Amino acid sequence: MNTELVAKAFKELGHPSRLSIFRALVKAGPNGLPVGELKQTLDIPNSTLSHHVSALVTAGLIHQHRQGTTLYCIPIYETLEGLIEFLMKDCCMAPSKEEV
Amino acid sequence: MNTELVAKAFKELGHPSRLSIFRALVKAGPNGLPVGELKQTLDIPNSTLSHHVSALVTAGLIHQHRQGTTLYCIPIYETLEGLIEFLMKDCCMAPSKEEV
DNA sequence: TCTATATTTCGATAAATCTAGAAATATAGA
DNA sequence: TCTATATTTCTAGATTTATCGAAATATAGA
Repeated sequence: MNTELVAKAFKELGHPSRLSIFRALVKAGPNGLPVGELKQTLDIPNSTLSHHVSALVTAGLIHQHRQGTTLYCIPIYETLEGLIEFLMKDCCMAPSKEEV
Repeated sequence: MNTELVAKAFKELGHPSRLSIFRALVKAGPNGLPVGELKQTLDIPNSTLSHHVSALVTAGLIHQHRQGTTLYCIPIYETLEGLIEFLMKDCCMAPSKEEV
């Protein structure tokens, strides 16, 4: 994950509502949650929530999967791991084996 | 670190220039780097850089320390660790021991 | 004090983001 | 097909952010 991608992901996580959405999905596990359930839980109007969700999709943080009329939002763990890696890189102040 | 603080930090990291600044500082280690060196390295105009740096300060990601005329920017590792923790929490999909 | 270097603040513009009501679309069941 | 539920798209105003030249401020040394 390069700087651009990481910045994009952080940018989208840098909003309380979106961070809460993403967190709820990660916590929910690999099946994610329906948009409607996020709406209930977080009490965000339809259109606003929809925008936030699609921002997370664009950033590669989640994807969606339809099942009948309900649309599940599913966290993408690879991206999450990429972000963690990015933050951990060089953060340990070990004399460093050049670039990790 | 609560959601608000984490979101604020991610928001500020969610810009390529600021992410690069922070990354350079973490990589530089506990002594950080002078603003002027960031300017050289990243090739960002004075005023723009200054705004970005102060955004990072506001988010608690770095602090500054004057030494003569040069101002050192120093990463705050506690915040970085807080972010990593936040991302790792619930991300491992272990059946979970309630809230970590 | 005068000068040089380092950095911030001012000021102003362009662009992007946030928000949410209302209308539109999608899917499934009767 | 008609209806109900789920979700998105449209639209638009308010707010925030990004950018950077120019002027201001801070520190140190001569």
